[in-house]
Amino acid sequence: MKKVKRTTIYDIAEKLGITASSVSRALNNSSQVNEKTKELIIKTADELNYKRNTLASNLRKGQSKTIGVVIPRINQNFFSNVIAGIEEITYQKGYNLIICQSDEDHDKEVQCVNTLINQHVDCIVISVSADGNDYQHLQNVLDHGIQLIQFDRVAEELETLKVINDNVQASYEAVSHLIEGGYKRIALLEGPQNLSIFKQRKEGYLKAFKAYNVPVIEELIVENAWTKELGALGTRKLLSLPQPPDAIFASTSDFSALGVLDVANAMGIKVPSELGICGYANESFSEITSPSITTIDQFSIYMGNTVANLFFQEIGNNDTTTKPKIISIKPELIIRGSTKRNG
Amino acid sequence: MKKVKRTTIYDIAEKLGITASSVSRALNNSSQVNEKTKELIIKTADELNYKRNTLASNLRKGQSKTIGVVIPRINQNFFSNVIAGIEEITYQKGYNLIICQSDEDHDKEVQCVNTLINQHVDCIVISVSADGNDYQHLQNVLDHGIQLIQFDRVAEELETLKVINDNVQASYEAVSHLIEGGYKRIALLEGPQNLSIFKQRKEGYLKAFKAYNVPVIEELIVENAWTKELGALGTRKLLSLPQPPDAIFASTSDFSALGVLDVANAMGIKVPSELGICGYANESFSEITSPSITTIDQFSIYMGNTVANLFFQEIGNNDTTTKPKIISIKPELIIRGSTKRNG
DNA sequence: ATATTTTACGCAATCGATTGTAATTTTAAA
DNA sequence: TTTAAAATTACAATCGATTGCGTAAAATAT
Repeated sequence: MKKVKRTTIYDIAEKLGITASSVSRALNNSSQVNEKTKELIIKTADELNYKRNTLASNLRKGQSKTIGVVIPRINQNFFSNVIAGIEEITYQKGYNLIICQSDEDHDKEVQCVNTLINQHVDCIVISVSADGNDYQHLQNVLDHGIQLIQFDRVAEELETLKVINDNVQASYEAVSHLIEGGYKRIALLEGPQNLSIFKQRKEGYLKAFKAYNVPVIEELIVENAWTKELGALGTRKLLSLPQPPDAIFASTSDFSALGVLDVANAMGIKVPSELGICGYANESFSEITSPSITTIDQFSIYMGNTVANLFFQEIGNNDTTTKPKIISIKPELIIRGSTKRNG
Repeated sequence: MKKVKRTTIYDIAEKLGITASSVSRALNNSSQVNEKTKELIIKTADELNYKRNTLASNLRKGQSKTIGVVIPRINQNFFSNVIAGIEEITYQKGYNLIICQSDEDHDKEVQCVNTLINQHVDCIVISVSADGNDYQHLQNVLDHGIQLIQFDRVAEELETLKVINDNVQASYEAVSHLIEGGYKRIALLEGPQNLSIFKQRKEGYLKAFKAYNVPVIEELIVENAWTKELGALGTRKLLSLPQPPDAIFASTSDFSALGVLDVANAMGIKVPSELGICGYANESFSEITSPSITTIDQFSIYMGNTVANLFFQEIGNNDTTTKPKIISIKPELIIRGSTKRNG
């Protein structure tokens, strides 16, 4: 690549025999510069193919008009949707998005956050990785005066803006739906309990049992089953119990639910008549499987919108006395074939 | 958010009674500074919670260690996978990613590109939107001395680095597979022909007919069928012909193929015995449908890797005499239930 | 015609880090 | 002990845009 000297405001100024300050003002549409010269400057800037150097501008202004996003995986439906939702709003406001992937790795997450701090982003949006529960790096963000918004997977102990799903309620509804459908032995595939979202989903599961006065069967709760493979593994264990479950709530994800479905199909167990299945997250494939999978929609794009709007709302809100906002989005149970016993 | 004065190298210098230049050199691990002072500086920097201001650094150095990515949709499997693939490599090299969505809108694409130029990114990676075929904005990137890498959907007339799939070959193989499976009337759902990828896929389709000496039936070629809905619409038209097709190659995407499958199911047409279906892109759902859909894998993550590696390879390659590289990745036909007549 | 207010523009500092060159100190050689 | 060479550190300019302040010029009022 050949090196190109890019035109600066000084080049424009020199060509017109004026100062850079006037050029700068003109390009920022300041009222301090005469309309005619302003036009002339803009015209010349265009002719010289001038592009403002955002680095210089940001350095001077002490802001970057950039939002950093840290997520476990970009190529996971839920997260890419949230990003799309964020982008939708930030784009309109002229903000940029720097995306970092933590790969569910705590160390990488810390590095990502540090990079974003270095970049002087105006805000960091994060959904923490499953790995580790030390949040010093997030505290550090706050210490640097950078807005921090957590979404979905949040570190609860940190007082920051948060956008979350009401996981308890969603799980509660899902399990209630199963109980009302006549399922008696409802198993739970749970995720890493250091993540609050999975803790809450378990809470909702237990809450439903209590509400319907049904005893919880401990052996039907399977830890750490949050991929398709682990879901399948857990299912095989569950189904080989002396008293196997007649329904499985894959609270971690639809992927896990897919694993359940696969095993059921492989074992010739009929869904939903012999086994009810409920997933989580409304992945696009969940309505395509046969039977289609009952799941919970998290309104991921809307969640992204909410995150972005929250940021812009808080900008210029110097009132630090108020407690940081927590916005809870109510997910929706989507009932499909995998739990429709009389369908 | 309260304003925080961040510690700079001057703060460190002052505290230690030395100059900022030494601090800078120490933090960049220059050999020009004494080991002991270096250690001291690093320790102090740590104590003061110093974070380098990348903006200032980049401004001075005239580079940004940032790569801009412009894609039609973040939340589309193929693209988010490519991004993940890019990120995998760039992260290791300490580069950042700024992601922009064009939303398939040409004007927005132009704006995104301009923003990235302003940001002084070192490279712009783009897959052009379906809308419009004016590529002045891309020429502009080159004029600014910014590396430009196109992938998948490329503007062929522009001489830039490109990473593409061999669409002709993939289509050719897919259609050959159908012909060899005994399908006689193979329809094509094609995409917007201003995008070269769709033109190439059609080319491969035609090439297969020629190779097998089968006449092309024009009425079986349906334009602009690249969403699930449009695919379904096209399928309904095709199946209501006096002589309907016995196979449909949804060359645009698996979504389109899904539309085909839905219509076939709704009309009680058996797949693959009465109708063969082949999609494109190997979306995750394509192996879950029943029957599962034969499709073409584009190795999207690997494609992202390739893009990133290409960039780093070209860095410091000042030899502008060589023609820009075009890397072609061979996609793979994945044969599944929807075309297995004897399965 | 003079005084006063606006308007328009120039000057120069600033944001924070980097880097070529000069100055100083340390080390090694004579 | 003196001198040359090497290692450190300081100085100051630079990247490009922004902005407070000052001033000249133009417009308005007296």
